[in-house]
Amino acid sequence: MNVDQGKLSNLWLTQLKSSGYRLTGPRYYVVDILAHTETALTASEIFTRAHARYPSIGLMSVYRTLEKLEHLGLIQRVHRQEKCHAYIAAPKGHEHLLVCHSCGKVEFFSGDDLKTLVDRVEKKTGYIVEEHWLQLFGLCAKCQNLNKTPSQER
Amino acid sequence: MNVDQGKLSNLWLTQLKSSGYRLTGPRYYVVDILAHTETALTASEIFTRAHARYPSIGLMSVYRTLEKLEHLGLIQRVHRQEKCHAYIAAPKGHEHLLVCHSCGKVEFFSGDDLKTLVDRVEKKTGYIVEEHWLQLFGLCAKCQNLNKTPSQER
DNA sequence: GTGATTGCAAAGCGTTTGCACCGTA
DNA sequence: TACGGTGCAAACGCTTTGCAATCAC
Repeated sequence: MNVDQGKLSNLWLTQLKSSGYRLTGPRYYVVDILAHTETALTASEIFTRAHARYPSIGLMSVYRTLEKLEHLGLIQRVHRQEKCHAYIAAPKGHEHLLVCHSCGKVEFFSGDDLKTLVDRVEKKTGYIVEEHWLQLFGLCAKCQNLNKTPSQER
Repeated sequence: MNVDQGKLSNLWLTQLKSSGYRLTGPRYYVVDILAHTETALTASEIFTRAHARYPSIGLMSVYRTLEKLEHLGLIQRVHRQEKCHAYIAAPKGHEHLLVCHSCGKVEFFSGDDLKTLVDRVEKKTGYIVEEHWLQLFGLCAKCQNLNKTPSQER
C-alpha cells in the first residue's frame, strides 16, 4: 500500500470515467485490488477478495470490469503453465515479465537486448517477427531468504 | 509429409510402448497427426482430424494420449493470447517458439543470446532466474507472399 | 429520468471422472 | 487370460449470456 499504487488506482478510475464508463462500487473494488497487488490474480481470486470487503459484488461484475480494464490497456494477462487467465497491472511501455515461482510476485523489465536475437531468427527462418513475448520465472529476493530457513518450506 | 515426420511418429510409438503403454488405434492416430503437423493443435482439433480417419475414436482418448505424450516430453504446449492449450511436437533440447500469426505454423530456435539479458535482470531485480520462456510471433515466408496479393487479406 | 450497470440464474464450453465393455500383450 | 485402454455419459469448473431490478449521472 504505497502512494504510487493509490495514484494508480485513481488514474484507472479517471480513465474509466473519461472513457464513458460509470464509476460503481464493484468497479472501484476490482480496480483497487488490482492496483494494490504485485501478484497476478484470476477473476475468482479478485472476486473472493472483493467479496470480503463488498459482499454484494457479483462474479460477473469482476469479469466485466476486467474486460474493460484489459481493453483500455491498464491490465494485462500473465500466462503460466497451468493458469493462463491471471491479470496484473500493465506497465507503461512494452515490458517483459519476471514471475516468482514461489510467491507469484511479478516484476517488469525492458528487453532491448532482444533485437540481435530477433534479427538472427528473422534471417534464419525467413519470418518477419512482429511481436515478442518473454517471461522469466525464478525466485524473488524475499523467497530466496525464506528458503534458507528450513522451517519455511514452499 | 516427409521422412523425418514418419520417423518421428515411429519414435513416439516406440517410446510409448517401451514406457509400458499399449499401442492402440486412437493412440496411433493422435501420434500420427501431431507428428505430421507444423501448427499447434488443440485436443478438439486433433479429435476432429482423427475422427475423420477413425470414426470410432472418442475425445477422451485424445485427452489421455496427449497427457501421456506431454508427460514423456514428446509434445509441448503452445501459449497464445486466446487459446493456451494447443500442442506441438517438442524439439530435442530447450528451444524457443516462433509462431506465424497468420497460418499458425511453429518454428523453433535456440536462444543462447538470452544469457546476458538474464544476467542483467538478475542483478537489477535480485531474483534468481530459473526458467525462461520466449515466444516470437510474426509472419512466415509463405504468408508474407500471400499478403502481397491484395486478394488475400488476413 | 434514463440508460448503463448490476446480480442472479441458466446456458455454454472445454475438460475430468466413473464405469462397464473391449482389445492388446 | 488379465488388465490397460476405450467410449459413453454425467459431473465439473470457468466463463458467457439473458433478464429484470438498480443505481450513477
